[in-house]
Amino acid sequence: MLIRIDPGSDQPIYLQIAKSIETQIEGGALRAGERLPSARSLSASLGINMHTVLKAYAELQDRSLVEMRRGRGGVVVSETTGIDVMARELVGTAKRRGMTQDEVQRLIWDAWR
Amino acid sequence: MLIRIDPGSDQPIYLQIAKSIETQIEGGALRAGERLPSARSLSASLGINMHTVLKAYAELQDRSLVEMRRGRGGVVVSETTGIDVMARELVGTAKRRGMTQDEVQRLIWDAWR
DNA sequence: ACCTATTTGTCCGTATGTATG
DNA sequence: CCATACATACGGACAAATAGG
Repeated sequence: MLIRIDPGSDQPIYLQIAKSIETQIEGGALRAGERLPSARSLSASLGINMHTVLKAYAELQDRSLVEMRRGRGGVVVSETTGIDVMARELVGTAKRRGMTQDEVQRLIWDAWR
Repeated sequence: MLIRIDPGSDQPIYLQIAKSIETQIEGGALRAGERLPSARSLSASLGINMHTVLKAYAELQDRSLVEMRRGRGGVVVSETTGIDVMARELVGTAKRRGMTQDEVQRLIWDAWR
């Protein structure tokens, strides 16, 4: 787990960590099922606070890239599962707002370009 | 801004706050453009920590219900803008994973049931 | 144009709870 | 039972953006 931190960057530390891990996942260096280092160990090796690492992990969880669980830690999820969750959330809010299926499809079509 | 907190609930405080505000937005009690109370004032009136309120606000921001900015505070977003962002994020990750437009449409269709 | 107060953003530290192995 | 690890909540500090006088 190779993660570099630039304290003088304009980007916050937790985003630097999240982005670093994200690129490793997208690049194939981290594959589905692999575990992330524990927040404590990573924070200790980086010399930062544990909460900062946890915030980065939460960011990755929000994007459905990793799955966090108490007592176990974080694991990289299958590449195909994440987008399903996003689709379900999108459909859920669309339904709550009374949108039709056609309107959602048009939304997707507009967002594509 | 009427928000009740149940300390003995199984749900965390920040989710109770987020859900309470969400229902007020959905119900029309909070309309687009209205400001949320500052995290400090709300936390003081509830007798809880400011960070807990900020976490609730961040949750609402993730769902594109409110927009947070430094120095200004949080304002309720127009009801129609939120789902556009979700659609763009969905399309963005779909493109990064090399999915076609048809596959995304099928994903939406499957998620609709 | 300047200054000041307000407000969120980030980070740190600590403590407690709870699920996992 | 016990060690590990995240989840939540508290408190404090400083930075940065905003609004208003």
